[in-house]
Amino acid sequence: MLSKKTQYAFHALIHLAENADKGPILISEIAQEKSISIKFLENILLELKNAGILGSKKGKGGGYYLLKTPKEIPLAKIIRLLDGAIALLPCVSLNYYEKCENCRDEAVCGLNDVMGKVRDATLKILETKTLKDILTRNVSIL
Amino acid sequence: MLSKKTQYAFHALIHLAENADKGPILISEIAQEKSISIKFLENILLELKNAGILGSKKGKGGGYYLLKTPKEIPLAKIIRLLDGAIALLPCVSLNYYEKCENCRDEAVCGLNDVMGKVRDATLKILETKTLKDILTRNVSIL
DNA sequence: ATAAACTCTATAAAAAAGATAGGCTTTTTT
DNA sequence: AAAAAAGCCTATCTTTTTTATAGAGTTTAT
Repeated sequence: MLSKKTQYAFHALIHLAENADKGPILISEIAQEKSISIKFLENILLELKNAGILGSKKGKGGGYYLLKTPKEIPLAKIIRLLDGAIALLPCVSLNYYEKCENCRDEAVCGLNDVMGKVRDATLKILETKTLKDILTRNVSIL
Repeated sequence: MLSKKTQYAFHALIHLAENADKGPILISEIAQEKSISIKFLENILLELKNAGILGSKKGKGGGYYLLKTPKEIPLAKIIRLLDGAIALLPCVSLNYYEKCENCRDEAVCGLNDVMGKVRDATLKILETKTLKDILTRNVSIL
């Protein structure tokens, strides 16, 4: 299951994409629109900013905005940023790999093999599908 | 990520399958062999028993054993039993479905759509691959 | 200057995961 | 019949993770 953090991030990004023509969007606006605690959302948007996905502007008229077009933001990137590994086991994770404790040889491990296949099938979708694919409205900046 | 509980369950089931010819296997043997806390493992094996996957025998000469052949035990079944939903979002879970809070119409929700595809791709593997597929040794009772 | 709005770090509360404890029941052996 | 072996069951505890909050700091527009 994706954490609330990741789910909120998706909703916030959707809102930003769908209102990209309106200039910087207030945290408070997104929080209200998507029913997210404003302080919690603040942290999430900051992470997205630090990851180079969002830009921000301080002071009056400030807010957050996308730094890339929706189709340049793969869903896998968001999940990894906020939730960490996508794979079901540490030993098949591409970005958060950890060796199994009791496993002598991963090359001969049946679990490793199957979970690697699950990872591949999942990533095939999550790395090609982007923010653009989860928007409700059609946005012109595609 | 799969929980330790599910990972331990897989390891225990593998041990049981690979020693199916030796009659009931002690919890303590599995625990030692797989480096799992004996008391924690006890709970896990009990859940597997209550789910009809394992049988047990009390008293001297007792222990646990598979009630089905490895190829009759899909990996998805074990994961659902110990970890719950396999899907990434509650609103696309087949077995643990919950409606989204803010979602007006799932039929038009892009996230729902993509996560549904991820679920399908994952289940296609986890429901066809079985305990048999993660065994190291070849076991005759296939 | 002042107010608006994001920034940063710390902390707290709640939930989940992981682990342990101990008495109970069943079965086998003596 | 008693004792020992082994699983059964339920409760509790500890640790970690997740979720949420707080508040002082910084930047920018007016």
